[in-house]
Amino acid sequence: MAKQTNRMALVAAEAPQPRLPLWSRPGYLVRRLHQIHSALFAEECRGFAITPVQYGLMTALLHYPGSDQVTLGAELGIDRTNVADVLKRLAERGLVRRARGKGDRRMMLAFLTAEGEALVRDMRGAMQRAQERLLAPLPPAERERFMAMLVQLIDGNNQYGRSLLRE
Amino acid sequence: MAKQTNRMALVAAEAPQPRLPLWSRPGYLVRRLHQIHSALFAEECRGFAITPVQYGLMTALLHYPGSDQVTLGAELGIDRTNVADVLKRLAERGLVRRARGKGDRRMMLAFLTAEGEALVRDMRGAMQRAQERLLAPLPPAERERFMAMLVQLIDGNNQYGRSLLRE
DNA sequence: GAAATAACCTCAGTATACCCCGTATCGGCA
DNA sequence: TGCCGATACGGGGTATACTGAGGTTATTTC
Repeated sequence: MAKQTNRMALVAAEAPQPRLPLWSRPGYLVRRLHQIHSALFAEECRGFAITPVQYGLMTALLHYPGSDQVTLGAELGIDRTNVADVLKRLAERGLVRRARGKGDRRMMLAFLTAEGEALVRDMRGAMQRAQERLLAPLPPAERERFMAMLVQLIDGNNQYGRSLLRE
Repeated sequence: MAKQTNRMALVAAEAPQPRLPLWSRPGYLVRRLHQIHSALFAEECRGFAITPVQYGLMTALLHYPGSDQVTLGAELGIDRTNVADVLKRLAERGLVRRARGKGDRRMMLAFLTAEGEALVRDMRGAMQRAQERLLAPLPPAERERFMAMLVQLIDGNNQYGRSLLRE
């Protein structure tokens, strides 16, 4: 009984003030929600072995085949070196084809293969279910409101998060 | 002339429908906002060389010194292996001290050093500025509403992900 | 009291995400 | 023509985040 564990001390302290000040910090809350979406996406898309970023990149290639890596990164908010990493993995699985630009040989262009296109289409339902489950705890009327707030916050801080910190 | 670049095609297509369907997916928006917060936090806390997760872990240790890694992970929503990684880096910098549990020798307990405590206190203002900048694009009246929605979404989905929250 | 079970940890591997630096190429300009 | 700044990519390095395998210590069960 003298052996009071830290775990128990924590639980005991939880009764009056259940949460650390973290819960009043939007940055922390956004990180947690991001993790939850990753988990939901992974669960729904289990059979495809595709991550959210990989799916986003492939849908961008569906709309704009032959984009270069810098353009893809700017479009999706992904660092250019990360774009190269993700495309490399997708290419190794035969979902994406990469080729040097003919006009500008500095560019590395990316295209979906037939297999990649089929996979994107087959995954659409599962991806959509992950999105719906993420918002499910909100009353339907508030879901669009929440999305609008997210867009407003992203647009309002547009210059950050892409390592485009001038000065 | 014939040398139409992909970049330009993208920009041209952007005029009528400026955004990919990504912008109607909450998972994508949450990822972007998470990136933005990371960038804002890094910018405000530049001089301290501390990341958001490291700061969160250190504030938890300020409230609950001597916690074990599983408890810390549950408290902060961080995977147990990641907690070990982060604590290892903080210990190498002399901000955290680690020790095996005396009662239960399976546990690896963590404590802030005096240097670690001082750093947490010195950083508080910078951390707070990052939080405020993140929410700045929203009208003040809507900021608390947004936070409440985040909490509701996290609580409503907290059974997902490996690093479960305490209940 | 020994065996099974559970809890906690470590290590290795994968994936995202970003930085800095070096290299190759392109475009413009002297 | 030859140089020079801008651009695109790759490699190396760091940090977060999770999975799976395996080890050690505690607890429970028989």
